[in-house]
Amino acid sequence: MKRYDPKTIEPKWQAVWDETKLYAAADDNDPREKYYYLVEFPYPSGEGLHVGHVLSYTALDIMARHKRMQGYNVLYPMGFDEFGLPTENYAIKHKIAPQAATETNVQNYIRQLKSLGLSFDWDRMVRTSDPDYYKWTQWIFLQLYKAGLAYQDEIAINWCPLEKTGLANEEVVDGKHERCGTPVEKKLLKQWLLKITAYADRLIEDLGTVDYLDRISAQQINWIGKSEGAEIEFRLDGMSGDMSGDRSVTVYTTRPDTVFGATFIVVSPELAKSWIEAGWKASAEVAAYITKAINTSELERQEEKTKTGVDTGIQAIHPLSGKPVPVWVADYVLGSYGTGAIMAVPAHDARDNEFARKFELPVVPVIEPVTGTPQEDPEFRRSIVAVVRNPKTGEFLTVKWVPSGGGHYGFIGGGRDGDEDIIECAKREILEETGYKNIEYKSQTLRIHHHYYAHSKKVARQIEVFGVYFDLIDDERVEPKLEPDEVGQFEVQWLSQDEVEHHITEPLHRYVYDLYVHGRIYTGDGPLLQSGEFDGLNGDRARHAIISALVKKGVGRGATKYKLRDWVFSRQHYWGEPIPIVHCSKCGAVPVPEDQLPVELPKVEHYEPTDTGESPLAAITDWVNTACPQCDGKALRETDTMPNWAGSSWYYLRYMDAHNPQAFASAKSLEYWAQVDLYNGGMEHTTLHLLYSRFWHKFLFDQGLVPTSEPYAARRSHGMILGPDGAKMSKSKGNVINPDHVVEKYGADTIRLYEMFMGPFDEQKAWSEEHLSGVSRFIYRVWTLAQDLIEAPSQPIIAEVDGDQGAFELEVDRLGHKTLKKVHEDIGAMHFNTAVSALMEYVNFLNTPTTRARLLQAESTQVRERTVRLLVLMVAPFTPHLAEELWRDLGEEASVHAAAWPAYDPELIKDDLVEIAIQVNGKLRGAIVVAADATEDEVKDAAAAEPKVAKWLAEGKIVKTIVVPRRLVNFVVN
RNA sequence: GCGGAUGUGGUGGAAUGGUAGACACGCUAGCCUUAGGAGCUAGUGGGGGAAACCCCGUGAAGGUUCAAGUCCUUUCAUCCGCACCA
Repeated sequence: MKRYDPKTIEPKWQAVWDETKLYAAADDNDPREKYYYLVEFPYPSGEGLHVGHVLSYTALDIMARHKRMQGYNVLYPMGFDEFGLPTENYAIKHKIAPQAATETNVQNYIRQLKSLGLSFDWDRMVRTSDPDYYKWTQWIFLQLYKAGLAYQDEIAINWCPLEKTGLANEEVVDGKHERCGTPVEKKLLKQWLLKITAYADRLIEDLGTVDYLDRISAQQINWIGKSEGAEIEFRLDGMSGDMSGDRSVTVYTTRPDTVFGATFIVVSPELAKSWIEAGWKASAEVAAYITKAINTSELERQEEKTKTGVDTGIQAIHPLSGKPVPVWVADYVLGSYGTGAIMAVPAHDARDNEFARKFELPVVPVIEPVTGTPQEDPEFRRSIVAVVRNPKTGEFLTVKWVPSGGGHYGFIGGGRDGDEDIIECAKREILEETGYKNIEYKSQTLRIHHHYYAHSKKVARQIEVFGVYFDLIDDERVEPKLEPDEVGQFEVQWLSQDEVEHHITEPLHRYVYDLYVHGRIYTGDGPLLQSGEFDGLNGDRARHAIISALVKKGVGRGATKYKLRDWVFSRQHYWGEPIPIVHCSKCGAVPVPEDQLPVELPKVEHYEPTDTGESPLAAITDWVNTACPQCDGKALRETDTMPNWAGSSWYYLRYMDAHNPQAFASAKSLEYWAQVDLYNGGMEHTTLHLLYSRFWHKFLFDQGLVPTSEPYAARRSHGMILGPDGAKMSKSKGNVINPDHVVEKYGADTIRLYEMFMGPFDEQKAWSEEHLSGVSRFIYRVWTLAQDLIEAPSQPIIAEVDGDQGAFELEVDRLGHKTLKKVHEDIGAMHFNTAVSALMEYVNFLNTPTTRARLLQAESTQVRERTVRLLVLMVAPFTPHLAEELWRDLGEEASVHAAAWPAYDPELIKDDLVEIAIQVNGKLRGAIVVAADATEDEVKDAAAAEPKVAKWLAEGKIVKTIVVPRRLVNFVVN
């Protein structure tokens, strides 16, 4: 038999596929239905391909091959995202041109990608540092500029002191540069910005039109951070100095319904500073605080454990109540969000509460708490919840209900008549239920609204509850006086704080407890109180009513805020796309005319960034000095370059028509390929590349330049592959797996199949060479089995096996088609691990000695042939080289990857006989085999007759029988 | 704190509300042999039992259901993202 030798067959077929352009997508005249799979193109670093790339690329490779075999015109392209700082740093260090370093790395990547047998259409390769490509990146920038979406502003931006470059908000993680970990500084620089904020709403809303993984949509929504609320003006009083104009402060809140609970105002140090600049004479203490706060970085501010702040002495007049409230300055309020000032509602906001406690400011509750889940048609009741604490032991008095009464723990509770005193009611319930008579009242809660469903009585209830707190004085008890229906339903128990927190889970009781012990503050919606004419209004209705009242008085309005900031688009570096703008002393900033694009990156000697915030390009005088396109006068080129996210913001469009010199892609190609059908990439790009490219695409759509409003119909993300030690792979930990070594040792088909088999595609998982060897064995078994079956006619028959040939063939065909269905559906659902499992089961079956011997017999010639062909076709997307070799061994001239994907025969999926599980009272007691088309009664009778089952049925009377066709029978007996 | 996810054997993981643990790794025993990191056979969730078989079991506590890993409520733990964002 031919040996399985991946080292020979893999390069052989890779070369053939390459030469024949087997995987090239047809152009936009093709009548077939199109399908566009996209994986994130790599940044060609010196390290080469990562096993994570292999996971992502193989998964979509399998899907692409599967779709191609089904007759789709599949586009599965690859390219390189070449601009970026690592290459520039490498170039500086080794004194070679970034262009040359990139070229070397790209060639290495291409070699690696090809060695994995990935079916990319290499004819459409795009490279972002190719002037023919970045010409269009610059062109799109100019369109943004003309539309007013690219603008220059002198702002304090995030600056990485190590890489000496400005950063976008999205590139700052925990106050550090996401790539190099250097703490970010603020630097005032004239910057180019892109107005992504203009698209904030649509970037959220249109997520409803695409199929993204939930966590991706959620993360984008979170990042954009839209919040709806109100801006409210507070008139200021007692401000010394000569500030001009109206003296008032505008706060932003998402909770206008809590406005009557605003007991003080807090302004950010930044806002306070602007007041000083406008003439406010702050006291020395206040001024010192402001200065200190502003000079503390945001990172340090966050690390500060307790809240700091200072009273300004200014009073603000509450716009609805007319009462004065003090104005404080504190650095927990940010200058960069909202209006830079807040109304503090310490009763209903945790941060304000902390601040109020520290500085002893008043806390006024204005919302009645609501617990539980509202039900339909509730019955109304009044009640109390009594929490009794034994101060000596720290234990709490609870009752544990018997299982039929719910089985859970709770505090003492009970109904209250309309006019009954709350404390007396609580004492009465404690006495009646537990017999404890000597207790001391401590405090009680506000009215709480609780909703629940009383299962025992089958009724929905809405109750008005007061929590009442007591301390136990002594152990003296009398006999409890229980209602007849309460007798024996519960037992009294004292629980420690820890036990209470573990066992008492019912929302109302838990809230009452948390309020008492942990001082939990209520931040949810609920009916208003102490809010004048608005008392009783709830949630949105309360918010709308209060906003209307504010609008009427001219002191407020509904307002929407976002966390998303405009995209800082300038980088003070060499290795990026030059921004195609010329600065003329007469005309100002002038766009480079489109016919002069691309503005090519000049070749230079030195790439070092400067300390001045100026790009190294500024030193290349014969490039910088140019003529103004408008007045032909002396002008200077813009020396900032674009961020590395620019080229990747539209690359998927270039693949559609990769070599078009007239346009970034022709209208016809854009129309044909329309949208990426499935895009896979890393979670780390969710709020960077993915958001940026959606923004660019929407802009192009608005300009009528692309036919769809979203670039990607679906977005998925592969889970991270961890090192064998379960830690994230890193050079410093020495746990990096190099795909080259795996390919060298086991072959491309093995690493491909292993990565698919590791676990669910989108979950993180650790590399394991032991598990890999299992996959390697499987591939070896497939090879041996297939070769055996192919060579069968020339093999001596070892043993004749008796039995019905027809039944045997049916069994083989049935499992084959069941496997085919499973593999087919699992590929579509990206459940690659279970698809591989199904293939393993199938091969295990074919490999059982009797099956295998029988397949080798002369009379099995036909079934043997169709079986081996089916097997080869099914594994083709997963292990393309193995499949190709076997396919040719079967005598085929054409590639298996151009063969048609077989359709499963629905008739063969059905079994004649099915096994039925038999349960008695839900417990498995036996199983029978019946005809698949047996009637319910037949199944029932056969099940009841099964001896193992009959034994259990004899214990009582059958009161109910559930039959699930083809699955199980459940007898309910009592 | 907010948002998202995940908790199942010794390990990676399977299970449209319907026989929990497929498939694979590892382990145990045996076979075979051109001695290998090879192949084959059997076994492998826990407990009891000679066996038939019985009991328990999907982080925890409840609930719904004839039936719950799966649905609901609460809770604990871990991971990820955001974060004094009002």
